[in-house]
Amino acid sequence: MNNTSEVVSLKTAKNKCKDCHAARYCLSSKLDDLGLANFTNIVKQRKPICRGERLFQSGNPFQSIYLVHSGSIKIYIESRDGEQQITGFYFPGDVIGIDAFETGYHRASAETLSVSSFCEISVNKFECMTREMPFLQHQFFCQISRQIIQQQKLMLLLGKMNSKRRLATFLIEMSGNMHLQGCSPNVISLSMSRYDIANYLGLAIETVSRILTNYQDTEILDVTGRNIIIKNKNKLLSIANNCPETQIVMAQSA
Amino acid sequence: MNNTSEVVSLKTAKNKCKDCHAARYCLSSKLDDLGLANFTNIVKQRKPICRGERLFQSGNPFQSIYLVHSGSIKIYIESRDGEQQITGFYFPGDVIGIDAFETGYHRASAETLSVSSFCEISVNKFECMTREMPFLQHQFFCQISRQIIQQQKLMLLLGKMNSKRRLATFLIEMSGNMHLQGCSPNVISLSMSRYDIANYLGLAIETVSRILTNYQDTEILDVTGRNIIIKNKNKLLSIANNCPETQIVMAQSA
DNA sequence: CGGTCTATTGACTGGGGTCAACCAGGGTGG
DNA sequence: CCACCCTGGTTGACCCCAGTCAATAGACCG
Repeated sequence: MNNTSEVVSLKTAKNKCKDCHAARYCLSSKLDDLGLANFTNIVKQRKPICRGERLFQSGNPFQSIYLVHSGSIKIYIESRDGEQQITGFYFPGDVIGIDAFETGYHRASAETLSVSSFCEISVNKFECMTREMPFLQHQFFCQISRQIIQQQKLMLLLGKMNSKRRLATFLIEMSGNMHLQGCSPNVISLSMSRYDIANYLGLAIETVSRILTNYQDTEILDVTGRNIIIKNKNKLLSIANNCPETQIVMAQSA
Repeated sequence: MNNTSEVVSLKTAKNKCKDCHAARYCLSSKLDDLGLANFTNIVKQRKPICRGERLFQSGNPFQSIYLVHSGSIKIYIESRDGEQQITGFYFPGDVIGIDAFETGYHRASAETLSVSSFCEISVNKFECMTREMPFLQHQFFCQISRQIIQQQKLMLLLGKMNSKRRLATFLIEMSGNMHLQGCSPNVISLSMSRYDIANYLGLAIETVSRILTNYQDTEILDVTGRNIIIKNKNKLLSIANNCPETQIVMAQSA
């Protein structure tokens, strides 16, 4: 690499990551100044991409992993006969693309739900970087374990819960998500369609629609298209947790 | 550490990993002699443990990751109200326990299906070791991506497939597994109960039983308790892949 | 022998999928 | 401006797949 250009990029780039609005969720969040400078130097920031575009898709060669910088994105896999299952929704701070290490090509596909931007890190550089920076490696392992647990929770939902409970669980999860993003946990602004929700939860879209109106009728929610207000969180929690009829006040899902 | 004892353990331990029957599936499979010696030195080999014992369970502090050395084990998570979902079966060479990095305690539980033994690596040493040995790190990342894809496939199964297809898919997977272990892919010796199969596939055990007899009646399988012989693999594949009635000869699931 | 655990088989039922009609919002174009 | 279509969402009617409940059988063991 050229030395002078590196110094320049280091200066500007460093500012980029330091000033980033997603810094506190990012893999780089606990790096010291030098580490962050290195990190910033290796990360390529991509332009925003439109809603409905694919960041990568099944079969693409594995070149980079991506950090969600803004927006939201769904990951899904397809069966041989073309049926697809959304396996997760990802938001700022999440790492995506790590399904491809073993085979060298992606098995899942990633499609944006809204205008989104991503930071791209080449696989090779990423592997080197994690070796050199213990903190970064640890953060990455944490991120992975989080995703594995998240997926396992979805399996529990798909394998064992009835439709009302699935939707309640989903809404509680989204509520937590809004809270993390710094918004009120009781005002959910969904970035995904009914179709995506139904697909994710293993339901028909009619069922999702019916249950939402039911929750509306029973004063649990206020539904206006993709904007949902939680009016009775205890009730929602008791459905999600399958508690007996008495509404139990309890801490939100860990 | 004591120097002399280290040399001794290095010699004996090195032999242990080199002679291990699971060496070619192991994380250590591509290490050079020095690397393998280091690896062997850090790995603690545990005594065999009985069927039905828990290697770790939800809530346990995260101390080690484990490599399956022999036998088989199920991983499951539990909901607040005690319902559980098996999220995977693991066999020699697989790494388990990586769900706990983020929180520092296990969220899932692991229970053996047969007499099994495991190699234990303390988390701290593991994190150091992967930094020092690029090959090992890469193998670990591969293992992770494999598990993520495996889990995503299960979500697809749980979210989109009917019961017959679920069971066919499971049997094809188990067949591939037997093949990997060096046995005939058409002779499956299940280490898990009907209850575990049903739980894993999100079905009732009666349904599993019924479908197995159906496959027996239609000459697809020969079922004798936990021993299953695949008599018509094409048919089984065509059910698993949801092909139109004509049996399509195709390569096994990638 | 009885007790327990695992598995099989039958009868019945209900949750949620499917099909179809309908509605609302937002382009687009004449 | 209205007419048109298209996409996304809601609602109703109907039915089937798989869950539930129950009875039974085999395997294993003290």
